Amino acid sequence: MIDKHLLKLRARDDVSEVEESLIRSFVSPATEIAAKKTIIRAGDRLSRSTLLLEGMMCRYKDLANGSRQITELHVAGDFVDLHSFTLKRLDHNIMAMTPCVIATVDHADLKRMTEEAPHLTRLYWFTTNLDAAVHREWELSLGRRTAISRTAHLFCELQVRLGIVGLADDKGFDLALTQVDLAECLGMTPVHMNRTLKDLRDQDVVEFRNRRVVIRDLARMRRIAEFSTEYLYLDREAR
Amino acid sequence: MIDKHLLKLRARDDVSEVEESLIRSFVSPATEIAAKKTIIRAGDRLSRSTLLLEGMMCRYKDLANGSRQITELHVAGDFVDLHSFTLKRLDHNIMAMTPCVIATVDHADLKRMTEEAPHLTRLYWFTTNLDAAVHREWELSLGRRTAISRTAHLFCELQVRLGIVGLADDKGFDLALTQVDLAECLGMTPVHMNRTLKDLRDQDVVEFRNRRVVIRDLARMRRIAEFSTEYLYLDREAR
DNA sequence: CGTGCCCTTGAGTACAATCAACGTTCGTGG
DNA sequence: CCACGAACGTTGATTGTACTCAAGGGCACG
Repeated sequence: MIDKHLLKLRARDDVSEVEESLIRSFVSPATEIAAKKTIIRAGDRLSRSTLLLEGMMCRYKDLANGSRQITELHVAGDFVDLHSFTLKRLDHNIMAMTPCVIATVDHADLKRMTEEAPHLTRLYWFTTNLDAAVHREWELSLGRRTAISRTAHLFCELQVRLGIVGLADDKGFDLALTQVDLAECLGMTPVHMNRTLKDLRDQDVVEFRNRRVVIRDLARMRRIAEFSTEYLYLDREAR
Repeated sequence: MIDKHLLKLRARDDVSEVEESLIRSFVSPATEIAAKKTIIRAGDRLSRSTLLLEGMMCRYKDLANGSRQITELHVAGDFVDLHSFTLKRLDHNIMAMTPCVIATVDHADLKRMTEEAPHLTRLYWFTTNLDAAVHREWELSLGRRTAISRTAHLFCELQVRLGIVGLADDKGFDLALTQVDLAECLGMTPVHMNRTLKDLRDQDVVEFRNRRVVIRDLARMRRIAEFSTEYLYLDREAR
């Protein structure tokens, strides 16, 4: 059930048997969430965090005029709101983008972890810092990359992150999002998103259709995106 | 010396006498850094973190074409790279924007903290999550706010963050940045930055001149920015 | 088999970038 | 003390990327 979560952690550090059992003892039974459901709203007081087991979720913020910015996409294995453990309430919303399976962990258990399992604490601290690193890369995309580069970059990021949990390879990956969803990640309008995807398709770099990203030329996609995996911290280190 | 840092922490949670002594025992003597100096480069392996005592620093990432995105500004009292404790190396650079005074804390001491001071650990974990919240707000700005709203928003954020450490009030604050620096925060060109500042000045909202932000109409500035302090987590909570 | 959601494309517009020139300020050395 | 240069700021003219408005097509699902 939490195997994808463990794959994500073990891509970055060792997780001992004892730690694995501790994690398992924290995790609630799995429940299902319908697509498009916002499960956490900005400002809600929270007493547990959500582990995404299957599906895709996002963090988003809205402006008064109705425009929306997705600030991060979450894939299976991600702790989507581990940061609520110290923040107590969130500054953003969390929504299921596809049908999802989740489990939860009580903040009381996490507090116990900080008192009794320092290495695991550091590892989970690390994963929230990883989310921040993704935020920074998106800031760079939104502030400085062109529409086509930004789009290629998102596909590069998802290919690596989904790859870690066995859901992507060099040929591509399933991605059950609409062009409107992508536009909300990439800070553009749906119309321009459509034209940018057409551009990438016409250049034989990558094709997004039927809820699947088909990578035609991974090297060129990465070149267009100026993609480097460094911000995803894929080295195994003692954290 | 670390009084501004304590002000920042105590704006969000209690810090006991014992914890304060522990922090003091970690912190190295202060040293000075010249303006424009990049003190940490992406990829460097790090064994200590930097506490900013006076001045302003930034985190930035560059693209191959030379364009730069500043992903966060740091004010006195901020731990500018506490996240390097778990990340081991950074995905971005850190530069002094003004002459600065810093101190450092060894990661070995922070590791001891995670083993012996769980509440302080959670509080510092919180501060890295606070940085991530700022990143998210900037993603929203870069992706969805107009140039004028984005600019007003940055001034609003700095006014609050500097206010916490006693360096800003409702009338304004000192800000020793150039228009190029601001442009690199806000994802625009220096020319457009200049015109946007002129726009805000002509509207009698806020004026940036002589390295000072003079706030003419705080309420209107916040309205233009669609600013809310929620993402800065100003409530005192048991973290 | 219609209705709604998503995708696509065209036409016109606008916000911001680019290119270019000039002004201002300030530090420094002749 | 003034001349000079460098960095920063300002403005105008032009270009271009992306937005807006609009219409129509494809496809899935009830």
